[in-house]
Amino acid sequence: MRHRRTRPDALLRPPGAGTTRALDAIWQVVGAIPRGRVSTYGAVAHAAALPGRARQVGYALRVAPAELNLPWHRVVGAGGRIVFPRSSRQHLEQARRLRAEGVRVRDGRVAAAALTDLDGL
DNA sequence: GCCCTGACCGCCA
DNA sequence: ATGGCGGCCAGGG
Repeated sequence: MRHRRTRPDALLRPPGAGTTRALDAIWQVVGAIPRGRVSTYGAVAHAAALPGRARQVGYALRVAPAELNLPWHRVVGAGGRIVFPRSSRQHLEQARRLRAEGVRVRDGRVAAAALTDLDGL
C-alpha cells in the first residue's frame, strides 16, 4: 500500500482532524484526575500543554465521547467554583457526584483542599 | 472569511 | 463579594 494517510485512531473519529491532538491531550489529563480530587479548567489546559486555553477544555469535555467515561465532574472553574448555573441539572449532578467521592461541596464551591496540582502529566 | 457563541480566566472598578 | 471587559480560540452558520 503506497499511501496510508489515515491512522487507525483517525478512522474512529470524524474527519477534519487537527484539533484531535488537543482533544486527546485534554481527555488524557482529565482522565488522570484521581478520584476524590478536583482540578480546574485552566490547570487542565496548562497540563495539556495548552496554557491559556481553558475554554478549549470546556469544549473538549462538551464533545467527549461518552464511551471514554471521563470524570468530567472533577473539573471545576477557577477557585473551585462549579461553573454551571446554580439550579441547573448539570450543577446538581456534578455536586452529587463529587459528594459521592467525598468531596465537600458548599455553596457551589469545592474546598480548596480538594484541588490537586497535576504537576507532571 | 466574518460574526457570534461558548462546561473559562484574570484584572479592575 | 460582584459585575464588566478583554483575551483566548474552536465550531457552526
